[in-house]
Amino acid sequence: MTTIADVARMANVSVSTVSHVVNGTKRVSDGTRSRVEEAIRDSNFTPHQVARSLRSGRTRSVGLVVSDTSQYIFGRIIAEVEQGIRSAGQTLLLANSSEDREQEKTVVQALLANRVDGLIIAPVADSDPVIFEWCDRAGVPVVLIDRTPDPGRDQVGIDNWSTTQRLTRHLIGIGHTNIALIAGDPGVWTIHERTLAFRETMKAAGLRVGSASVLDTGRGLVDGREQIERFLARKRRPTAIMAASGLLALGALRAFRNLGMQIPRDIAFASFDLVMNAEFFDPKLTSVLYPVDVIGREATALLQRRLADPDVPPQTIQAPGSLFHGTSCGCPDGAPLVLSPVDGAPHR
Amino acid sequence: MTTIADVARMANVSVSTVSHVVNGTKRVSDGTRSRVEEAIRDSNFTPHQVARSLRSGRTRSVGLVVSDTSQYIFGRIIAEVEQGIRSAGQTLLLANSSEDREQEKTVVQALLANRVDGLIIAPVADSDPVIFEWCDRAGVPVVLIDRTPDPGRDQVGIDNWSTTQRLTRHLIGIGHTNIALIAGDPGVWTIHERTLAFRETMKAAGLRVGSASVLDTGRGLVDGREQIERFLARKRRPTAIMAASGLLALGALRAFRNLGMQIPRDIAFASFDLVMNAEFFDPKLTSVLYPVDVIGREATALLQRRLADPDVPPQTIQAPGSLFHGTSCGCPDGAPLVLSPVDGAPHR
DNA sequence: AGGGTTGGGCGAATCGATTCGCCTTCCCAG
DNA sequence: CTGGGAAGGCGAATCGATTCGCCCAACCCT
Repeated sequence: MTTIADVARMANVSVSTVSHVVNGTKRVSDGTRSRVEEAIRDSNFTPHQVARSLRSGRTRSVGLVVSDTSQYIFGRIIAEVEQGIRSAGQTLLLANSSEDREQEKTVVQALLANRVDGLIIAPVADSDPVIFEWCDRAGVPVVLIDRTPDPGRDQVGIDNWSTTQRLTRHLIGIGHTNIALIAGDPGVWTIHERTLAFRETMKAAGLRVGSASVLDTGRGLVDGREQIERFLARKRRPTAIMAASGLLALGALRAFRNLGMQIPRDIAFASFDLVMNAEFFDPKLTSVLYPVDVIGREATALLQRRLADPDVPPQTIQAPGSLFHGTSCGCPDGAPLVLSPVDGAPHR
Repeated sequence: MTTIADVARMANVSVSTVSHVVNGTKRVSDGTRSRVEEAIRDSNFTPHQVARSLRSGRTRSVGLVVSDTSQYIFGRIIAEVEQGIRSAGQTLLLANSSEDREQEKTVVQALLANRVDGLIIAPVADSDPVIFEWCDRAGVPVVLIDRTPDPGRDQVGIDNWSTTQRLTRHLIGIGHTNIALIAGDPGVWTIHERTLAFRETMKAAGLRVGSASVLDTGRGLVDGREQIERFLARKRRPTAIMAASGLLALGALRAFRNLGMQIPRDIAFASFDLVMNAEFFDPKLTSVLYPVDVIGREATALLQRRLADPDVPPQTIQAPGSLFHGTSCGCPDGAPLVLSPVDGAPHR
């Protein structure tokens, strides 16, 4: 590979002059500039990013850590973030934490060792706070995505309160009083918020949220099918069920099928997040559509802003999620969305 | 951040000794070693990857270029590759070529400027060969995935010939004689091979492959719905249709729905690649299951092998794909797969 | 005419590691 | 007693860029 010294020799100038031409850091006379540019073209010189990074202290790279690369929702987020990073002229380093506390620590350390300029993290359940200390100490800004537990940092996620409220109020509005939430892992922030919002909305409508109304499937990546089957086998089965994530929705659908239950005949169903190709399902899933595009875009925007000015106050963005009204909730195709009137005190 | 010099000072040894302790490149007495290790722990020193790369000429990073990050199949491949790269102690740089020749050139150049140790590329349709020249000149080994047009390089894809043959022979076996292939973009290598195999299998069975039997939807990422609708509107409509990719399958399903056609009542349908959540579709899709796991694993393995020994002969791996027998082809649920007898000369 | 300013370019230190050659001890065989 | 290794450690060059200070010549103004 040709180096900046080769170019300098070819153009009969000093190394520093070539550098100034390349970076536009100082005025260079037209004659010299064109000689240098010609030499660069002839030798097809590309600056050695590694050397450049070492000297300048900035790598023009951003690390992205997600908790499960193979989940549809994260795949979409990755695509959005990659696009943002690339168009900012930076490089994306991708790592998977596999929803595992220790692995998250490992990959964050690896990314810091690679001296990324910034990090975008979808933290795992019960994430070890030490990773943020590391970042702070290294002066590497962090943006949290999807899960937004810390108002002291830049973060962007979905507005769990209002989406949960709308989804719940719809089920109430069409007549259900015994509604259950398949919650998954309460250590996951989104799940946590959705569970709270669900309880509150039910209470505000004067409905009971018993111990049998929220299923905590515990840790890990499983879709929770077995637990859901056991849950459904209990007496006084709910008439409507909400799944608090896309993965859980698939688990629930598998459980229904296994138990020979039909939706919405035997039970009404609605879900959160994105379920890929849900339009081809039978019946079509009523669900909250996770705004992947907004979240990907805003995450990179927040990061760029902070890289430009480290002192800007931290910002939390709660992107609104839209509601897709399918037929799994029991409404006929194309029927208007019914929301129960708000009753009781507003939340917060 | 603490540097190797800080550690050296703390342990009262020279910089080179610390380096040897860290890398195990030379014997160090037990006493010195433990002093150095203690200093490293106390200062929680992490070697500066950038400096290390500059000096050693190797970055311990691998670039992955896919043609569309947001497609399910690539999402799965990304997950597999990330896992392989990470467990080899390397870092993954991800880039998206958006199925665009120019963008592919741009991102490859960016990755080379970052001095990746190796590249894994799913080349775009009609990829510019110059990118391989660049890699060769830079001494960066390349592994092609999914699309495997060049036997002179390491590459790993699906065995298009035998999977296409089996799928086609099944449709023939259950009685179809007028079968069409929705082929998509013939510039994509997988599509090219599948189309050839389709024609040959039909011919071997004594069936006609007319101009109306293969739909070339042309360039780009579209799912081809409009073209498929026009295609289906023509007279002498085929009784069975195969989609040559997952994206096209979704386009076809949308087209069928738009035209009010029911599967398999009005037309039999089968597909290639992975269609996410296809098990929940109605009817279940008969399709070739793309072996994402094998392809991801073998791609990283091939790359590691070549990094270890640049002179090993190039290898092409054609991973076998399995067939999922659903009901979209018209067979009842759980029925055995029927293959037409092979007639005529074997291919190649 | 002379001092100040400015434009254009050069040289060298620097970033943080790796690695090669050299030096000092120490041990042991001859 | 001494010469030759081996073990253990040190110093300095090096990777390829950035960037600061300095220098020279040209020009401007009074």
